[in-house]
Amino acid sequence: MKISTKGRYALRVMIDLAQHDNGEFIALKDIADRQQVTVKYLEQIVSALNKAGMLRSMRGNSGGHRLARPADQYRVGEILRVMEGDLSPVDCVGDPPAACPMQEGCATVEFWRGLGRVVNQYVDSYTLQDLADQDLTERVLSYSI
Amino acid sequence: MKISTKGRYALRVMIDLAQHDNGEFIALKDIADRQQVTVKYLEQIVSALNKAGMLRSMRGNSGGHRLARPADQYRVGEILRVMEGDLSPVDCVGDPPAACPMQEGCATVEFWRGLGRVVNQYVDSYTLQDLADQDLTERVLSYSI
DNA sequence: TTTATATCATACTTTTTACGTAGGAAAAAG
DNA sequence: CTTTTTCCTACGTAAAAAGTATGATATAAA
Repeated sequence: MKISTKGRYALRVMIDLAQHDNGEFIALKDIADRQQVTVKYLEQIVSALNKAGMLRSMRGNSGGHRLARPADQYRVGEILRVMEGDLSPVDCVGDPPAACPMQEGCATVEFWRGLGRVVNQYVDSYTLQDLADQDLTERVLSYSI
Repeated sequence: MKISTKGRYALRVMIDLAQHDNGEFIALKDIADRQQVTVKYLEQIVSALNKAGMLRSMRGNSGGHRLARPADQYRVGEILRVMEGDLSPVDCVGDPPAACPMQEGCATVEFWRGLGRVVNQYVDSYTLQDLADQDLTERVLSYSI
């Protein structure tokens, strides 16, 4: 029940880009220095974020990356799901749902589905801007199962 | 962000014991047949549940296992945490919390702590009896970060 | 008291996934 | 045309997850 390092780093990269956003492209080297991760490892993560349309990238000298949209237009959940897939706790309630031999009359599937829903609602209740600003003031959600 | 098979099986074992509770000890063989898992694998899981005080076990002929308390006295979260540990999404907000070189001024730690809280509140909002009865009627929690 | 049936304890194997590294191609700017 | 950067893909290693195997120990019943 853990978020992978790729998911964690992806979020930190996006926060870093939000906090250092000045309209210019920011090189991975700079992010790597600040976040204490190798450029090579970040390349993989940023490549996935790029393909998912999360950022704009430019090659070559003075190239780099910047956010594709304003930071308050990203739900944190969107970013995490790029690296982690749907955040479902078990495969049978994932997307696509995995087949399960015990499906009929399974006493747990709806419970798991509800957990996935709760997790996704939580991570979607914050924007990238919230984290970049460290704005974690109390917020209340209600959810139903 | 997945629950392990041990966590899933542990829950199914407990539900099975709740549904077939007749005061007698129930042999792993019976559970294994119903749940389509090997006895040998279940032994490991049940051993952990037993050590955690989740059930009463009896060796020997006509031995087996039964719940240590009424099914409505188990929070589902208790059962899951036996197999999964605390259900925190990252180690730095776990119990015990792992050291992190980037601690000071980390923009994500409180976000992760909140996610762990939400997950634990959800799994603790159901009792074993709820799942055994398939009683997943809507319930609403509110949580704060 | 022997036998059959269970749990209990531990170690081992296998498979999968996570994590990180490496090498080089392609593009852009100066 | 050189430097700097992203881009692409493959590879390696280590850790964790998943499942097996062996044998000891306890209990009830024959």
